[in-house]
Amino acid sequence: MLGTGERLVNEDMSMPVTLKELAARAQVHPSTISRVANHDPKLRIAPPTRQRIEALLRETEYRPNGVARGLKLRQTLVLAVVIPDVTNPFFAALFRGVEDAASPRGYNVLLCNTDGSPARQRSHLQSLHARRVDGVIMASSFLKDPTVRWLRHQGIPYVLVNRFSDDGHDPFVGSDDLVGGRLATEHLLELGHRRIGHLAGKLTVSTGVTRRRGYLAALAARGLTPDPRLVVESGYTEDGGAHAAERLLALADRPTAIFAVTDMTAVGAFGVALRMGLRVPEELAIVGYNDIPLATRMVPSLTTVHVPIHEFGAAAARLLLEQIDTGEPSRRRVIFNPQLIVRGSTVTGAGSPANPQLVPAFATE
Amino acid sequence: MLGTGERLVNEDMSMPVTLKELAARAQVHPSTISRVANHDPKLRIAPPTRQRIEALLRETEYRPNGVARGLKLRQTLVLAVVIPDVTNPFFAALFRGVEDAASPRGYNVLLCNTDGSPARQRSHLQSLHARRVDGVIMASSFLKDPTVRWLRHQGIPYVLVNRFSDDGHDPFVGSDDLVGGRLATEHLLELGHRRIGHLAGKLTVSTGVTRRRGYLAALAARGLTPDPRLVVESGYTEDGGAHAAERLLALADRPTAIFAVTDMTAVGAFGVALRMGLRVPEELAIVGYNDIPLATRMVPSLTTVHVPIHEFGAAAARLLLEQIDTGEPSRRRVIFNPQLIVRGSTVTGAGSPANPQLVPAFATE
DNA sequence: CCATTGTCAACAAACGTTTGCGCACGCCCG
DNA sequence: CGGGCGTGCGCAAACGTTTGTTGACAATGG
Repeated sequence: MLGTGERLVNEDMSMPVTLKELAARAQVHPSTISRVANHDPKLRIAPPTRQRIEALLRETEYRPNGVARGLKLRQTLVLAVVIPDVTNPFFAALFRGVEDAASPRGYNVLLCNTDGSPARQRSHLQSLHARRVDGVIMASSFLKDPTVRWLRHQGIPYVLVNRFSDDGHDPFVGSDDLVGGRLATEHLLELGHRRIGHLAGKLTVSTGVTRRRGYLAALAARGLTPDPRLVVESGYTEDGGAHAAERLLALADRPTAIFAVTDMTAVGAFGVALRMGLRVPEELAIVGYNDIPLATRMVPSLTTVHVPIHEFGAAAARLLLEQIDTGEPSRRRVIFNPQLIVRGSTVTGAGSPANPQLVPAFATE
Repeated sequence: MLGTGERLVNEDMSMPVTLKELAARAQVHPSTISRVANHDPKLRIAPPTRQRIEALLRETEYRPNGVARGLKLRQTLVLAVVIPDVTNPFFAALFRGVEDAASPRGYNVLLCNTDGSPARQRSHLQSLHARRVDGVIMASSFLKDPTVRWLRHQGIPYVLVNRFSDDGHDPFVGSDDLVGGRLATEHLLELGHRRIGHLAGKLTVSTGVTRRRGYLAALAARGLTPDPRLVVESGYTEDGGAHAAERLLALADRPTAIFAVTDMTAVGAFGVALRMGLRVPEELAIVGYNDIPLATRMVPSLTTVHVPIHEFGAAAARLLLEQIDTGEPSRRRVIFNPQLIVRGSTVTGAGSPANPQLVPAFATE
C-alpha cells in the first residue's frame, strides 16, 4: 500500500469546475481564464499568468459547461437524425454515416425514431427545436410534409436524405430512384419475365412513387401495358412486404418475378415464397432496393439495387454542416447513381461482384 | 384565391420567441409569463391577465428555450446511449428500447458509437459530460473500465447494460450469461455432440468471460475435460466469427458443434460452413446468443439463447430515470433469465415456438 | 518632467430562463 | 378612518459562459 493519503484525481469531490472557481484560485478574473482556455488570438497576456492559468486548466481538466456555452454562443454542437426506425438496417447504416462525418467536428447526434407516424415526427421536431439543435437530418419525410415546411419556415438548417419532399428544392442526398426502379425492372425483363409484380412504396413517399414510375417506365419501354393488379402497396416493412407478396402470389396468373421497393419488403416476399414452397429464383425471381447487408446473407442472396447508404449519411452531414458554417440555407442536391447488383434471387449461380464504389452522379447548384 | 393578404403562421418571420418579447406584447413582466407557461401552482393571478397571457402563448406557440432552461434548472432532458455499433441489430434494438421508454418522459437520446475503441468511448463521454447530459446508458463497457469509474466519480447517473464491469456493483440490466452459456452448451451435449467449439468473446468483456464460463461449466458437469484448442476468441463481429470459425474447422479432428458468443459471430460461422460445404446442422451444429431478428431468417434458422433486447433498453432507461428522479445513485441490478430457442441450426425440422415472454428473473437491492 | 503610448487584466453586459422576495394597491374590519 | 391583510404582479439574482470596452499602471519618447 503505497501512500495512505493517496490523492484523488480531483482534489475534492466537487464536480462542476466553473470559471468562477478557477478564477478565485488563480487570482484572476473569470474572463481571463476563458480567453486563455479558448486560445483567444487577440489576447495579450503576461507569460507568468498564462502559465499559471494553463497549469490550473490542465490540473482541473476544465471543460466549459456546454449548456452555458450554447446559450451564449447560440450553437449547441448537437445534430439530430430523424428516421422511421433504427432497427431497419438501412437507417442504422445511414446514422453511422452521419455520426462518422459529424463526430470529428465536435458534434453529437440525437436519434429520433418516428415509426412513420407524422404525429411522432412533428412532436420530435418540436422538441428538437426547443433544444436548439444546430441542424436536422431527416430521412422520414413525406412527399407533402408540413414538418419540412415548418423546418424551412423556422429557419432551422436541415437536409433531407433518401426521400425528397414537395418540389424537391430542399437540400437533399439520395439516389436516382427513377433509374433504380428502371434498372431493376429491365433486369427482370431481360431475363424473360413478362408478368412482373411490384411491391410498391406508399404514394405519400418520394421513393414509393419514383421507383414505381421507374418500374412502369421500363415496362412501357418494352411496349408492355402494366397490369394494375400486379402493383400492390407494401409499405417498407418486412411484414408489409409479406402481406403484399401473399396478395400478389394468390393471383390467378401470378407473377414470375417481383420488384420490391425495398430490401426489407423483398425479405418479406422471400419468406412468403419459402412458406409457399416456391423456389427462388426458378419459380419466383425477386429484386430488392438498397443493398443492405442482409441482402448478401439470404439464401439465395438477394439481387438488388445498390446505393451507398453510409455515404448518404456522411454526405448529408457534410451538407448540413456546410449550411451551419455559412449560415446560408443551401439548395444543393447530391444524387448518387444506383447500381444493379445481380445475385442469386434472380439468376442461378450468380456471384456478387466486388463491392462497387459509387461517386455522386451529379450535383446541382 | 381567398384572401390575398393571408397571414403566415407567425405574424412575422422572427423565429426566436422569447419571454421578454412576449412580456413586451402582453404588458407584463417576463417572470409572470414564465409562471403562467409553467402552470406554477402557487401563482395567484387575475383571470383577465391570465387569459391574455395564455392566448398569447397559444398564438405564438411559445416553447421555452431549452438551453437557457437547462442552464437554470441544471437538467437538459437529454440522455445518451453508448454502444459499439448501431449497425449491429442487437444494439439497434437496444436503442429503441431506451428511446421508447425515455421519449414519453420528454427526453431525447444521443447515440454514440465506439466501435469497441476505449479511446472513442472516453472521448464520447467527455463530450457528453461537457454537454451535461442527464444520464448515460452504456452497453460498451469493459470488465476493467476506467470510464465507468470516471462516470461514478463524476457523479453522472448511469446504467450499464448487457455487459457489467468490475465488481458488478453498478446499476445494471442484462441476462444471466452463465446460465445462458450453460443452456447453449447443454443443448449441444444432449444432442450427442462431444467436441463442441466455442467462438469466445474477449476476456476483457463480461459477456465474453461469463458465457465462456457457462460453456466450461456445462462440459465439466458431464465430466468432460475441455480442449483448449476448441475455444478461440472471435470478438463480436461477423468477420471475427468467420475467422475464428475457420481456425476451428481447420483442426485435425474438428468440432461437430459450435457455440458462438453472439448471434453475429454465429452468422460468421454460418458463412464459413456454407463456403466449406458443411451442412448445418448435420455436419456442423451452431448455437448463437441474443436472438436477434436475423436469427430467424437464416436458413436453417439459428438456434440461440433468447434475451429480451428491447426490454434491456427500456429497463435500463427506467433505472436511469429513477436515479435522475431521486438524485440517488442506485445499485439495482435487473437480470433476465435467458431462454434457449431451438431452431434448425442444431436440430433438423425444428420450428420456432411462439415468442417467449420474459420477466426479470430476480432483481437485487 | 510630463504626456503619450502600450501592456495586461478587470468590468460588465448579454444569452433566456426560473424563482424567492417584496412592493403597491384595495379591501375589510375594528 | 386607519391599520392590517390578501391579492396581483414586478424586481432582481442566478445558472456559466463569451467578448467589447475600459482602466490602471509602467515604459517610453520628446
